[in-house]
Order: sequence, then structure tokens, then C-alpha cells
Amino acid sequence: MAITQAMSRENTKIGALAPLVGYHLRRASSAFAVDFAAAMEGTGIRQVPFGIIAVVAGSPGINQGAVGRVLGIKRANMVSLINELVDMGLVDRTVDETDRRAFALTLTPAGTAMLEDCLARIDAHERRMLASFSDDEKALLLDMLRRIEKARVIPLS
Amino acid sequence: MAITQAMSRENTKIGALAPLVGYHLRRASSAFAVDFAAAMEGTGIRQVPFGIIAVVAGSPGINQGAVGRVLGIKRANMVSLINELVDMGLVDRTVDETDRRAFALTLTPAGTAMLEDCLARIDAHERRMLASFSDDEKALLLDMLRRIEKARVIPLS
DNA sequence: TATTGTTATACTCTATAACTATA
DNA sequence: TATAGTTATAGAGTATAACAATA
Repeated sequence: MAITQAMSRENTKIGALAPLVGYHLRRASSAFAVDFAAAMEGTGIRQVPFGIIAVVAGSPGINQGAVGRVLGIKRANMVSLINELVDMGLVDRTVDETDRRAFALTLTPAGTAMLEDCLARIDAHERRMLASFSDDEKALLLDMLRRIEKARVIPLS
Repeated sequence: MAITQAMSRENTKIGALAPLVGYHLRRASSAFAVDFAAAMEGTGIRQVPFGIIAVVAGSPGINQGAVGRVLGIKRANMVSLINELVDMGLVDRTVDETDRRAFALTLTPAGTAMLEDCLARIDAHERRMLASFSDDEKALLLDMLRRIEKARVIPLS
């Protein structure tokens, strides 16, 4: 049987999914995730741990629960994520003397260096994924995505 | 210690994540997923199985592998997803007589009814999530998301 | 009583490798 | 030899419930 070009492209018949923003958000996010993983190769850093590193860098001394609330990660799931970053020597975890239930999180020098390396890789990754976007389009997209994030109160912890 | 309003809102200090399209895509997609799940309550249908139902409806007789390629789902992972839909009585799976290795997938009458019910729920869900968006903005967003999906060739099967 | 962190557990989605049966 | 489907398995992400220590 001859393989036509239309067939080899699988013809993209997504039926009722075509007009759904939710579907295309999911696929676009997935495409970003695949390229993100490729961009991070060799660092051992994934999307979620990178988010934690960025938040800790932005608010040194922040505790686990607060990081989770900012990123939409449940307390229970923060534990192993922070353990991983501490084990990698990227995050320092000390008892918060103003609230001895909590841990104060900061980046180690290695954590700061890792953040810088990741940010350089992510800059290239974002340029790659958005090569066809003008600066105005990129700003418009960011604004729309932020509006969607706020459209529903994300349940936390 | 007094809790200020800024503190209770957690102050949204996402640091280096703020300008990253990949981060906001992920959070926006997640917000859609949460509201999607709420919208589907009682149907037993999740995002991925809904995608399969929609693709089968759009291409009756399509086989598992083709559905997977359209949706970015690996062959191995299609098996249990199709089993689930067959067990729910929504999808009919018969041997494709033109290629006896493959299964021809079609929706049962119950599957067609489920699709209609889901589409009505999803219509309300999308309107809810995009309440602040004009028709032009929505079209612009869809166009941008489709461009991102194509920015990287998604590896399939 | 409420909150921080913890453990245990489960479900969904995704990934790879090896197998069978057909083509 | 390539492809359709299958099985087994593993890693991530996310969800809930119950507990100890501290506020």
C-alpha cells in the first residue's frame, strides 16, 4: 500500500479537540516540557525542582510550605523534592529560629551556580520554542497565560 | 504574629520564573486541568480518555496506533486506556479486516452520548476559564498555542 | 486548635524494552 | 524486516489521610 504524504503526517484529525484551548494548552505545555528536559540534560534538574530553586533564590529563608503554596505543590510532596535538592548540595535547610516547626531554605553556592547555569539553558530553550514570536506576541502570550492562571483559584495544601 | 493581607496571598514571589513562558504555560494548563476534572465530575472521564473519544469520533475505524500518534500517546500506554473505554462500554474494538494486526475503533451509542455530554460540560468549562477573553483574544491564543505545538517535532511511539 | 513537616499510599501520565502475530 | 498490539516495569507528578512537634 502506498504511503501518501497526508497519511505520513497522520492528517492531524483531532475532531472536537480542535477548538479547545485546554487541549492546545496541554499539548503546548508538553512540547515545552520535552524541550526543557533536553535543555537540562546533564544537570539532573527537572521542571519542578527548578521552580523550587528559583523561588528559594527569590526569597532566601523561605520555608517549605510557602514554596509549595507559591508553586502549587502540596506539603506532603515538598518533602522528597527538598530532600533531593539538599542531597544534591544545592539547597541548605536549617531550623527557622523564629518558628521551630519550620525549615529556612537557602541556596548553597553550588545551588546559585546551578541556577545560573539553568537560566542560561532555559533562555536558549525559550528562544528556540518561541523563535517565530515577536516580542509583542510573547508579551501578549504571557499576559494571557497569567490571566488564565488566575481564572481559577488554585487549591493549595 | 500578625498576618498581613500580602502575606496571606503569599505575595507570589516566583523570582526568575516570572518571565518564563514555559512556567506560565504549565500553570495555566494545570489550572485548566483542575477545572476540567471538576466539570467532568460524575462522568468518569479524564482529559486523556476524552481526547481519545474525540479522535475516534472524528475518524471512525481508526486504530490504536494512529490515535496515539495524533495525541502523542505511546502505543504501550494506549492499551490500558482503550481497555478502560471498552470496559466502560464507550468504545467498540473489532479486528480490522484490511490489516488483521490492528483493531478498528468506533464509538458505541453510549460513547457518542458520552461525547455529547462531555462536550457540553467542556463548553461551560472553557467559557468559565476564558470569561475575560474576547473572541479575538481567544483566537489569537489558540493560534499561538498551535504554533508552539509545532515548534518542536513531538517524538511519537 | 492550627500549622509545619513527615510518612504512607495511591492514581495518572509517561517512558523503555522485549515479546506475539501479522504484513 | 517492519508494524500493531501487548506485557512488564519504572519514574515523575499529584492526591489524601494520619501523625509528631511546635505555635
